[in-house]
Order: sequence, then structure tokens, then C-alpha cells
Amino acid sequence: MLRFFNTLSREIEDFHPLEDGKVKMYLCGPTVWNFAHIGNFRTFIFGDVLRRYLKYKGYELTHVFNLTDIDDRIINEAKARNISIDEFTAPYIKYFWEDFDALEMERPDVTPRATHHIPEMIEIISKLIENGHAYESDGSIYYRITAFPDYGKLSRIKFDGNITGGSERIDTDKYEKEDARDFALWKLVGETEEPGWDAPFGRGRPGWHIECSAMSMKYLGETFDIHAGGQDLQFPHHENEIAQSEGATGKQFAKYWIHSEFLKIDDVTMSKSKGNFFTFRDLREQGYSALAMRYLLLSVPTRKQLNFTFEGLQGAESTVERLRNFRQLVSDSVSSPSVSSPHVSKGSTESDMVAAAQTALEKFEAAMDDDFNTAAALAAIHDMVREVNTQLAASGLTDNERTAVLDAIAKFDSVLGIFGKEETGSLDEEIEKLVEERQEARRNRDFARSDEIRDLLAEKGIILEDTKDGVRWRKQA
RNA sequence: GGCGGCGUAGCCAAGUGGUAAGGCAGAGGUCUGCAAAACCUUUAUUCAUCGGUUCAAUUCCGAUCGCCGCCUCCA
Repeated sequence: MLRFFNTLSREIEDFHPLEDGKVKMYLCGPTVWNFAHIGNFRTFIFGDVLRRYLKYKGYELTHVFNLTDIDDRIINEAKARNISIDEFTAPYIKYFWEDFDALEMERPDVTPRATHHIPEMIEIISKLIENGHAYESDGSIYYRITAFPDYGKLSRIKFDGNITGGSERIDTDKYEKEDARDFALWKLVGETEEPGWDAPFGRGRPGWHIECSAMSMKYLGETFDIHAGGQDLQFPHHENEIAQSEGATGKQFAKYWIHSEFLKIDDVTMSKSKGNFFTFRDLREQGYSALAMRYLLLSVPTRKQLNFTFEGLQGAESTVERLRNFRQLVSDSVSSPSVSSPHVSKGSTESDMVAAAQTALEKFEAAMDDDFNTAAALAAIHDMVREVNTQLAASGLTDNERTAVLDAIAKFDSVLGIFGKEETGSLDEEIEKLVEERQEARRNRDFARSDEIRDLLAEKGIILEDTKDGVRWRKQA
């Protein structure tokens, strides 16, 4: 039974989708005004694992993941460069998907862009004006929070007049809002001002929150199962989404809310405004692999803050390498002559590793079912790896064991995506020749030459290992 | 000021009212021509501190210290 923490209730709840066997989920995607950093990707990778795990559990999933391609930063940057919004965002959208794919995330089913859904936003705003949840004032359409008594039910924020730290904006606000908490749905602009779209209530552009209401409800319906996103979006973004959507439809918006915690770097939150962030590309250039980043970001359950350190990333690199190596060893064990040697044919030996794989799968699923405890899920995998490695070193695996273990790995990886693609293909001829020459040298006990070749290949990213069954090669991640 | 989270070995961390998962790094060993990989052993008498509840607390309660976040654009 899948259970997880629902921000709405602040409790761990059993998961019951609205419709049996089907899940509709929405994840807030990036604002494409810059490169996404790995803190951003923590949320997205969690979303990916959430997606994969729901499918693993057999749900038929509709997964919507938006791109915000209009907001004040984008407008200002585009203006500053004297280019259109589309021209400004196009490269960042391209980079984003490149990073997304490189991090082995599965593409969501629908990836809508805000600028392509202006009519849907206008429709919601029109409804809100009609039913009294919105009003015009001083060049903007505002949401009327007093008309929505449930406001604050997600973030549980209280407006007791106690706000001091955040009061600056409100105190100095030059807009004529009925209530300081009211937020803009639509900002009216002049007839020729860009960007601007025509609407019954006047030409303008959307506010900061309406896009997610519009895109989620368009593709998932007025009520859907899961809405996820970064912790920082809880307030005001998600709170406002609820207000807009439920204000317009009178129905519950999302049933379950999941928020991913921040990534810290040296104990300070990684954020663009603080300038202490690394992009995926930064780390890639420093030689760290996408798989290691995935592993690191999944090594801490999403609801806990994760402290990023290079020592940790390096550790993740070693771990991922070990896992990949493990799969390769198990896979290669087919041809190992020791597999069929008589001394391993004891029935108990075989059932042990089949059982180990089974146990690992059970623990893995139990951990994931328990509020997506990826840390415990990884531990289950490591336990199996150690057991099987021991068996492998001692006497090899039977065909049944090999199949069971590889099958378990495939299942783990269908959710976590940390093993990466299997190494296939062969070495090119030149390298093949060097390997052969090294073998020859070793036979002649010319170790100086053989070590020389091994170093040479290592520089090319080919790692050679001499095993009792012959030479084995693998590529560096 | 209001609200919330966290503090577990060198690092990343799971976890439970009954006596500390897992990974990385380190040390020793097996194997190897040497390596690598893998395996074995080892690394927290202790879970920020101080009190309290309890037969028993890292786990519950309170206080203190430290760190992080939201309340303002940010995954």
C-alpha cells in the first residue's frame, strides 16, 4: 500500500486515486529564464521517480509538467535585449530538455507552455470575475481572497497582522487592492505594449500563478490526484493555485500535495538569488556523471533537506560505479565456466540468491511505499549487491539466480534510473589489438610493457581487469 | 515578530519507546606479477546539550544552543 505525506493534511495518508487504477498528476516545472541548477533538478528528479514508481505500481498515469515561459524576469530580460519573449526563452527551453534527458528523466505525458495557454487562463479569470472572486483595480485584475474562506489551507499561513518581515511590499504597495493579500491574476497593458493578449476584461498579460491552474485543469480535469513541486512554491504559488481553481470551479483542486525540500550547499540553501548554485552543466564539466547526480539527489528522501557536498557527490560517483559494475558482473557470469561447476549445484545455494533478489524487491517496494523512502530503498539494493557479490566470488550464480538478480535490477532501475544504460558493443580494433598485445606481454611476463598498455588504455577511459577467467574491460562512466 | 523543518560516526544519511540500516572515505586481510574489481574484518557504549515521563528514550514531553526555510521572485 502506497502511503505518503500530504501537505494538505500534514499527515501520511494511504494513497487512493480518484479513479481506480489511474493517476493524474501535475508537477510544477521550471521558469525558463536561465539554466536550471541541481537544486531545481532535485525536485524534477523526484517527480521522475514519482512518475516511474506510480507506473511500477501499475497505475495508468497522466503526468503533466509545465514550462513557465512568461513572467517578469523573462519580460524584463527580453526587453533588455530587445528580443521577443520566444526568442529569449527558446535557448533555455532547449538547454532544459537537454539536461532533463541527460539526467535520464522520462518525458512527462504533457509538457505545456504558459504562453500557449493564455485562452484557458482568460477563461478562468472570467469565471472568477463573474462569481465575485476577482475584481479590477488600478490596471490589474486581482483575486479577492476574502471571497475564498479556505485561503491558507495548504500553507497554513496566518494573516493576523503579525507580518513584519514581509510587510515591506505590502506597506509600500502602490496598487489599490482591497486586501493586502490579494494577488494579481492579470495585468492590463496598453494596446501596443508587448507582451499582451486581448481579453474580455482588457488587453494584458497573466499574473504569476494563473498559468498552473489553467494548464493543470486543462489536461487533468478540475479535480485531480497529485500536485507536486518544490517547497518554495507552497506559498504563495500553490496556495494561490488552489484559490484560483477552487474559486472558479467550486470543486476540490488536487487531492494530494507533495513538496520537495531544498538542496543546501555547505548548509546554505542553494538558490539563484544567493548565487551559490551549480548547474548540471557545471558539474558535468567537472567530470561528474549524470548518474552520480541522480544517485546523490535520490539518496535523501525528498521531504528532507539535502546537504550537497563534493565529497558526497564523489561518493555517489563511486557508488554508481559499483552498481554498474555489479550488473555487468552478474550479466557476464553467464559465460563463466564456474557457473556450471558441480560444487555449486547444491539446491540451497541457488535458492539463496533467488531469495535474496526477492527479499530486496520486497524491501525496496516497502521503502518506496513508505513515503518514498529512497534512502531505505537504496539500502535494500546494496544489501542484495553485497550478498550476490559474495556468492559470485565464491562459486558463481546459477542461471535461475542470474535471471532473478538481473530481473530485480531492472525493476529497481525502472524506478530509480541509477544504473544507466548497459554497456554493449565491443572495443574498436586498435584497442582490441592493444589488449591482445598486453595479454601477450603478460604471458611473457613482460610486466613493464603490460602495465604501460594498461595505463594507456586507462587514459582512453578503458579500464582493464585481470580475472581468473581472463581479461575484462569496462568503460569509465 | 508569526509559522514550519532539522541537528545520528571523517562525509552523505535510514531508523525505531527495548537498546544504532546503507553508501562513501579510512585501516587490516584474502585474491593478483602488480593493480583493479570483489569479498572478509574493522570504524558511534552512542544519536546537539540539559532536564522530565517510563521498567526502558536516539525515538515521547519541556528547555537551551546551533542550523535551514516560508511569510517577498526562486524547485
